[in-house]
Amino acid sequence: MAGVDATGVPKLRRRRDAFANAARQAALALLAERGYANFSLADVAVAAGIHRASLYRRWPTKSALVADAITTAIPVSPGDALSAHGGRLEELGRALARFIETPVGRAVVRLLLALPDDVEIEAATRNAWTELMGGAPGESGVDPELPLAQFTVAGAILHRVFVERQSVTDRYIAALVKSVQPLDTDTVETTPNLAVIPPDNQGN
Amino acid sequence: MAGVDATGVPKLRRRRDAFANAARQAALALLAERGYANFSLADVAVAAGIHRASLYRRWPTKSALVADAITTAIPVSPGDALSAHGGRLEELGRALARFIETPVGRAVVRLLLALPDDVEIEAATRNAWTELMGGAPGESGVDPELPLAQFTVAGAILHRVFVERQSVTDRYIAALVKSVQPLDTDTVETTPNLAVIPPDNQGN
DNA sequence: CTCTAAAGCGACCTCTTGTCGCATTATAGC
DNA sequence: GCTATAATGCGACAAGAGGTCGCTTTAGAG
Repeated sequence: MAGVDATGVPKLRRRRDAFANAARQAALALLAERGYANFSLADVAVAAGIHRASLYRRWPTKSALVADAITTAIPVSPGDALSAHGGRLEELGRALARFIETPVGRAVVRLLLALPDDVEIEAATRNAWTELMGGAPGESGVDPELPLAQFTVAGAILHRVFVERQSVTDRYIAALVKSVQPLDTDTVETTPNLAVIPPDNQGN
Repeated sequence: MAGVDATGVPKLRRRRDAFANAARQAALALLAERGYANFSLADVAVAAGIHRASLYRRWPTKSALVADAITTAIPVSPGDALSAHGGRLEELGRALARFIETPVGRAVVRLLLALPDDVEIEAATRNAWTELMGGAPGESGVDPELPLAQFTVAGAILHRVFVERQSVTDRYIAALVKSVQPLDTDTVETTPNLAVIPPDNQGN
């Protein structure tokens, strides 16, 4: 059978994948480097050695390409990023700090910050982030059961990096984690299922 | 003296200010509503009843106008927003939650998230945010002395709103604050002047 | 060697940022 | 009231980005 190579994968599909992956990789790199608003599909096309119109033939919009790139990249990387932190906050903190230094991590965080501006990348980015945090991979929304402390640590680190513009050192993480005590197990009685509690005074 | 009204303010300047304020207000409203990337200066011009080119005559770029709008708006609003939280974390949390519901607050947070994408807005937005947090008003960078706990609370709330997409209820704030204990006073010996500490292992 | 899917290619449209020159209006000084 | 002058209104323009279309070329499949 001529159309199938040794691995049993059709050559045609291999070619398609090579094309798509080049685009995804270029998009990811540019995203990490410049941020979503600061690169064009023309840049992606050049970096990937692809004609611009061909990008639009596969992905309907810039957002779609980026979302696809993130979604494709994330399931691959937890190994060298967050993986299993076993509920230990300090592990999570260190893993997060390492992760946002990687190209993919930078890209994800960039998108995370761009969330409210672009509806199309919402789902993909939030899923990726939550998955990294230990949530269920395929779910559409954020798992409301994820512990308060984990999100608090994540929020603090993002704030540290992007607002305070300070580096996330091991010493910082240690202090942060010492400050944020995991109340999840023993305080669950006083504030059970935080996100499911009926809203008390929403509008102020 | 014809060019001066009862208050002693020259009419010319009053006219100039009215023009500029209309633009700033329109920009702020659009920013809060749609986010920085999703409105154009043409929209601002229409909303403010101003010709588009006249905007460019006063502000060199869209970023400049938005930065100016934020800078102008912030010193006015702490009264109804963060004001004095007296170091109490829960007060800060509640004030933050209220603030980001106001138009100006939404605008600031939108810019805050857009920080890494637009260099021109960096200083203005970060100053505004830090000032709201209780930092010194006029300083250029973020005050490295600001307590860890405050930034942690701020980061957690931003994460809650924009990533988790959960509402910041009073109950959430209570749990968050209970979780984040202010170690500033008694732990300062073990991790003194956190941000000034020489970086230990930056690149990993 | 032909058929076909996928990619290359260039033209085109629309919107947005930013600029320019000129006409118009409102204020300032007389 | 009359005239300088500053500020704004106004329309045209260029460049770059997102997105679309029709046609050609190439590379697998049979």
